[in-house]
Amino acid sequence: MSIAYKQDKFSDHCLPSSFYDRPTVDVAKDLLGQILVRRFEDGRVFSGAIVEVEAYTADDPACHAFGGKKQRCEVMFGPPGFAYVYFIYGIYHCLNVVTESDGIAGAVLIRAIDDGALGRNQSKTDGPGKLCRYLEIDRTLNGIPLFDAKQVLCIKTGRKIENKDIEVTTRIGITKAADRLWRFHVKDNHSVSRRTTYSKRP
DNA sequence: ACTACGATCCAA
DNA sequence: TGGATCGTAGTA
Repeated sequence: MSIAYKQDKFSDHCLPSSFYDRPTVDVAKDLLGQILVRRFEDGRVFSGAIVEVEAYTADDPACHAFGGKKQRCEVMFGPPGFAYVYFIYGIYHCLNVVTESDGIAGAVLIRAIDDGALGRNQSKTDGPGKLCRYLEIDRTLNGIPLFDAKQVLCIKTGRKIENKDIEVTTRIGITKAADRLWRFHVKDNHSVSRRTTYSKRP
């Protein structure tokens, strides 16, 4: 399924904070098709539909918040709708959206954005590290609200993706709770990260 | 202070 | 399939 958006094809308002104040897995699925908007210092604007996500919850051993509040993952315990950006492998940053009510940890990892690239392996946003590198997202954006259109990074309402167009798989790159089917991506989209593992599908 | 490891990516 | 690369967290 190809998702091509023009600037005028999606509404100009952000998803409200109440959108994120729900069970993490539900938010993850509903984030597919929504529009991530990045406004750069020089005025350039990038916008693209979210096409791949993963869910992480407080009772999930693979979650940074598992085992209690630490400095790195502090925002995960705060109110929903804020960005959780962390640094990993000495090189990359990853972008999450905080979910669940204030005081309950939870987040959705944004793994891929449709950047409109044509053909395979052309996308610059088909992976959590790649998309943060391309969109210049780092820890200075940790904790900013994503429901506020005035921010340099926010999420606007896009298109609802039907269940039949969503692929469900295990999460990538983790060793704990590796059997949970908490990765969701739009079927047949060229910007979905290519390291898809289907071996553990039921 | 020292050590192990990680929600990745890319070359080979 | 393995190496790069360094912040984070746990242990001493």
